[in-house]
Amino acid sequence: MGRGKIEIKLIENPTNRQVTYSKRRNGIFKKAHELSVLCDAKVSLIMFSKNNKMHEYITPGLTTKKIIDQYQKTLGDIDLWRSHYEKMLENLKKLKDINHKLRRQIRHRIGEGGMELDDLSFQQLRSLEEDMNSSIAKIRERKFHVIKTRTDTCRKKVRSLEQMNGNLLLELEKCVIHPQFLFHDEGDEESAVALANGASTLYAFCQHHSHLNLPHHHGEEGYKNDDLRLS
Amino acid sequence: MGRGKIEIKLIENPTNRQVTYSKRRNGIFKKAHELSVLCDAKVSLIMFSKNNKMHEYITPGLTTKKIIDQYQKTLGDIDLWRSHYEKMLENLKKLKDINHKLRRQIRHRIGEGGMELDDLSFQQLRSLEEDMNSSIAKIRERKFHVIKTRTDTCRKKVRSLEQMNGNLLLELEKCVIHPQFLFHDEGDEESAVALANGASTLYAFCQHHSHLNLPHHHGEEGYKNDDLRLS
DNA sequence: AACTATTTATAAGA
DNA sequence: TTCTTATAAATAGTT
Repeated sequence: MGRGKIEIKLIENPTNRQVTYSKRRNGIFKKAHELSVLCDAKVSLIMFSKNNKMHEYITPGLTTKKIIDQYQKTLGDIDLWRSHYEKMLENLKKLKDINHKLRRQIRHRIGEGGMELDDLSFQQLRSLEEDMNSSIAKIRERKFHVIKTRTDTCRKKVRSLEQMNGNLLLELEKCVIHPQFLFHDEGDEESAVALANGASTLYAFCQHHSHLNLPHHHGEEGYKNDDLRLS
Repeated sequence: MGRGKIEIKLIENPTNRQVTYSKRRNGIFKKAHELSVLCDAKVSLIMFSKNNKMHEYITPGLTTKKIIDQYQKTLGDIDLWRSHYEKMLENLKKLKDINHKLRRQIRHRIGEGGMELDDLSFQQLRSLEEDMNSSIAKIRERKFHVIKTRTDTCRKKVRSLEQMNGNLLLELEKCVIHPQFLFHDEGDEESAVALANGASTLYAFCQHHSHLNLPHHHGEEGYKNDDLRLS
């Protein structure tokens, strides 16, 4: 603003510089005062010219000391908060580091990513192998335990069902010997067919309902999937 | 500067106030920076908004602490100078006080200004009178000393002149007895008259010249005037 | 946050 | 330093 536009860089001519300093100093003091009044702000403006002459503006009713005190207090709080923030950052960094190491370990154990094992020494690899073996042993132990539990449970169920089955067959035999207890109304062909098929139909019924209460058996490959989920 | 002119007084509307604070804060920071660069000035600008949010600008390459230190140092110097100035003011005040008392004392002693003596107690007045009497005694003593000195000096002069006078008369008598020594050229009538008047003319001559070397005597009233000038 | 009609600041000149 | 004035910059009100 002025007769010409000026670049914002040091004014080399000392006279011009002094003149500009005076004018702009007044301008900035005016602005500072306006801000104080318009916005009820506390403003402290201290400046030293190139020849170390001091000038200051301070919001009326305040002292520069008060502002400086408040400044230092605020700065102290900022420092406190910053140190807290920095501790958090540090923790975050540690966690990321651990995370990275864990991922690396997992990759080693999986052996994935091609050359992932190349940066391990022989000793490390031996140790890793040992760990892996011990882990596998534990996994196997667990696997067998689970299988054993399952088969035992299954065997118990089978036994109880066979018992039920036997009882039902006995009941059925009673019915065949005394059919009058079975049919209430005459001319029912379906009922006749059921009677002809005998016990086999009743067995199929029992099997159908056992699906709702007992685990399935899918053979060996089924257990392999379960093992992976456990490891 | 804006769509309308605004009065420089607190903006009551909090939203407007906040907006204006932001805008003008940026403006003033920009100005502060331009001043820093254009004039190689050191600028520290600290402000707190109404809700105590702090913002600061500091000339690049400096810290607010440095500015504050320099500020306090400068202020210290100002304080030193001010204490010196205040001591001078104090001395000036003391001198004025003394001056006033002296003038008052003088007025008392002179008794001028009508009611000037009214604010003195009887004791003070008695004391003043005593002082005045003692002062007058000293003055008189001095006066008599001076008079004595003068009259002594005068008496000596008179004696020496009478001596001279006697000698001259003797010389004159010699001339009257042998007039051929007195006249070098003939036909001088004035010289003849002088000769007729004799010693009285010669005495008058002596009296005339004594005015140049000796103090005058004007009688008693002349001494009175001299006394006033001495007191 | 962006726009713009105005006001304000100020660079250059006297 | 101060005043003037043409022009640049800031910003109040508005969207």
